[in-house]
Amino acid sequence: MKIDAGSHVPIYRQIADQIRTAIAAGVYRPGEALPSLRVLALDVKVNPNTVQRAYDDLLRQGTVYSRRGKGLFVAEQGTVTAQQGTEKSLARALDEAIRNARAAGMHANQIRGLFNTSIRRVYGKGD
Amino acid sequence: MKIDAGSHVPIYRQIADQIRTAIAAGVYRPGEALPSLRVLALDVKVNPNTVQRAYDDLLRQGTVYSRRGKGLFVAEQGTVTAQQGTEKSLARALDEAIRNARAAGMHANQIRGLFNTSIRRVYGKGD
DNA sequence: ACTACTGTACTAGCTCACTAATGCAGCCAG
DNA sequence: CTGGCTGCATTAGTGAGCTAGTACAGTAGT
Repeated sequence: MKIDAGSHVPIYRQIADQIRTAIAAGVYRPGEALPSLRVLALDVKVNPNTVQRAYDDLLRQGTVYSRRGKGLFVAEQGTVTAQQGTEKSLARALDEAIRNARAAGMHANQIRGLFNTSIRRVYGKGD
Repeated sequence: MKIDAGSHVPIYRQIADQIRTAIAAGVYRPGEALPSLRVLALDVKVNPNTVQRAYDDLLRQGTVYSRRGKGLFVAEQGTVTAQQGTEKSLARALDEAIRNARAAGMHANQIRGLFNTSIRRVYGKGD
């Protein structure tokens, strides 16, 4: 697990995102145990509560479930809900960006143009 | 000037955005005076410093210039830089959203699909 | 000069998100 | 039944961002 301490995005969110991505990618399979709060906290050099908070998102979304005294486990449909989670997060970000742009008087085609520029900048020419 | 006090976006940013939009739209022309700090502060029912902070963005970007004792005025190329400002802001938001999505393992085409959905949701079918 | 406006600078308080500290409660192997 | 692991809850501290209060400095009409 790799955490950027100097980032503006909070630690708990960085953890949550990486775990969610790992589940979506099948690194952790349904039924499989996730690293415990304290173990992961030790790894990331952070308080267990911070890790707990990271898992909270995944718990609410039903991607993982918890058993007191045993640990945290990937839910039956965890792989799917994890993927949906990332999509939902992206949709939110896009919606807000577009709404702001509209409020600032931009037209849809201008936004489309900037979007294409951005996605090429991030992904390169290919893909 | 319309301010949403219950919004999560800070007042100074709401003010700055609306002024920038107005300049970009030509409501305030180059050379023209903008509402003074105290007048605008009284209008929005907020401290003059908050308005000052809103103007700071536009000052740094060169969209407006200030003359102590006289007021604030739209710069010669204010209309252009105001438009560039909104575009830059959108580009930033899109870049971040796309970078996050990529980090979460999404492919470019998935992102394109969600973008199209979003822009239709915001602008409706037309435009 | 006086008055009434303008922008500017410094300080202070306030709120909220984030993180940590600490203790409680359940499971299980020895 | 004890030690060592698990998740959970409560409380506190810390820091950054936002807003307000107040005083200073320049312009201009009277």
